[in-house]
Amino acid sequence: MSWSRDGGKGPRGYHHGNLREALVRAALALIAEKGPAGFTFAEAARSAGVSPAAPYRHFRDRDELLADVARRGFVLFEEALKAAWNDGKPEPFVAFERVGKAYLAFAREQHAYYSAMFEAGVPLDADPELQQAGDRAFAVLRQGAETLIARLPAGQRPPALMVALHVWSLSHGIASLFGRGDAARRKLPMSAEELLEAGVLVYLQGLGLRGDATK
Amino acid sequence: MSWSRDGGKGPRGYHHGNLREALVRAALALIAEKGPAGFTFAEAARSAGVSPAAPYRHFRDRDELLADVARRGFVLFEEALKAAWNDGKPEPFVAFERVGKAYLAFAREQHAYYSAMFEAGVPLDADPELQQAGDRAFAVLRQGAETLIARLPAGQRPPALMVALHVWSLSHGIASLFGRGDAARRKLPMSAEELLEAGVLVYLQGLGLRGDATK
DNA sequence: CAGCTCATGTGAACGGCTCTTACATGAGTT
DNA sequence: AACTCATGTAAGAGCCGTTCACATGAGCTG
Repeated sequence: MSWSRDGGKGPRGYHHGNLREALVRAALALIAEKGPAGFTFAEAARSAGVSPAAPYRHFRDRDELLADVARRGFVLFEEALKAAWNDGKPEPFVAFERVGKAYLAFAREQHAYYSAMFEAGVPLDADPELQQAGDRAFAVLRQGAETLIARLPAGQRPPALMVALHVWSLSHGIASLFGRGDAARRKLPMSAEELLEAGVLVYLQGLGLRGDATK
Repeated sequence: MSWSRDGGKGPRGYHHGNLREALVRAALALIAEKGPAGFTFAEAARSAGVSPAAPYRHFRDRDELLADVARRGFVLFEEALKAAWNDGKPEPFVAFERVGKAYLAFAREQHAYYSAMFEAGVPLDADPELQQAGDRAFAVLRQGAETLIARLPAGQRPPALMVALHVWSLSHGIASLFGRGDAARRKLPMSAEELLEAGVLVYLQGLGLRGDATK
């Protein structure tokens, strides 16, 4: 990672040089520390070493910074899901389970991003790019669903969109309710990953799909 | 509904008479209007006609009011789910689907409560009563799951807790992602209700359960 | 009914936050 | 070398949460 003149501690001149990026990183750190509600524009400015008014040169307001963090989050999210799916190789069923795990892993390991994306109340339609980034992430899931149901006999294929929505909702629900290991809202007799895997397994079985490569 | 001396517009004396309740109602209205983040203690006080310091006689701070709203929400939620379940009558399968619909209906129709319960970042362990109210609501779902899997042959019964968690997560995920009809985060080709019903159907089928009363 | 007490209200104030406006700086261009 | 304009600062208005000293009056006690 590298940016023009911000990583070091050397005194900066009147101009920061990379304030926009610095603010985003500060926002992530603050969200990770105190949640999306605890994050303040002023503190991000402080932690970047500029006056409280400076951020307004780069973001219309606090919400726009939050929306930008969410947008970046969706881009990373898409990458993570795509990497997990890996074009359905070596085997779609296995790959699909991997996507589920990646969903939960992202929610846990990139919790600041996840927070901005889903818990900060950022309206999805605030920014077309945000909207599109979200759509692209979902598209990965949809692609997976499509590949999976292709195994079913033509007569009994459910709509891929519906299957993707079900899996997404289940993953999202589990991540929201039991996502963080420690700060979880409720204690569980099993890990979130196991819960999701079992749920998807049962669901796919309900569709008539089996995990083994018999079909 | 009735309270001692607050509903009317008659001038009140130095003391409000029912400030605590008035604040809760004001909070609900504000959350419904501007989301849990937009709700302010000061405005709730204003709308109850008292000074900004008055609420502190009834709640330690803003978060405690929010937590109280969430607690009341869980109580209502439990009632709604219980009514929908109706002891599994006339038929557990039908009743269980009714519970799912009730979940979504609550998220939509009581969105201010739902917001406080799940989207406001209120820590569940903030208050033991809040915790317990949440547990009681979940217990309804669990009871439903228990009754349903009792239909299965003894050898292939999954843990009721797991089934309940799956259904809860799916419901919660759908409600979070597509809950509000209008202000939904994403457009759908079907209603949230249909999506949930189909999902639960597929899931139960995966468990080996059929909707008709054959078993 | 007189007097007391204490829960519940008020007013004023502190510090912090968002956001705006007028002004300062200096990097890049001509 | 001069100019321009993106990017910074300072100051301040208005809001919020929260606290503290003080006011009020509802309900008990005698």
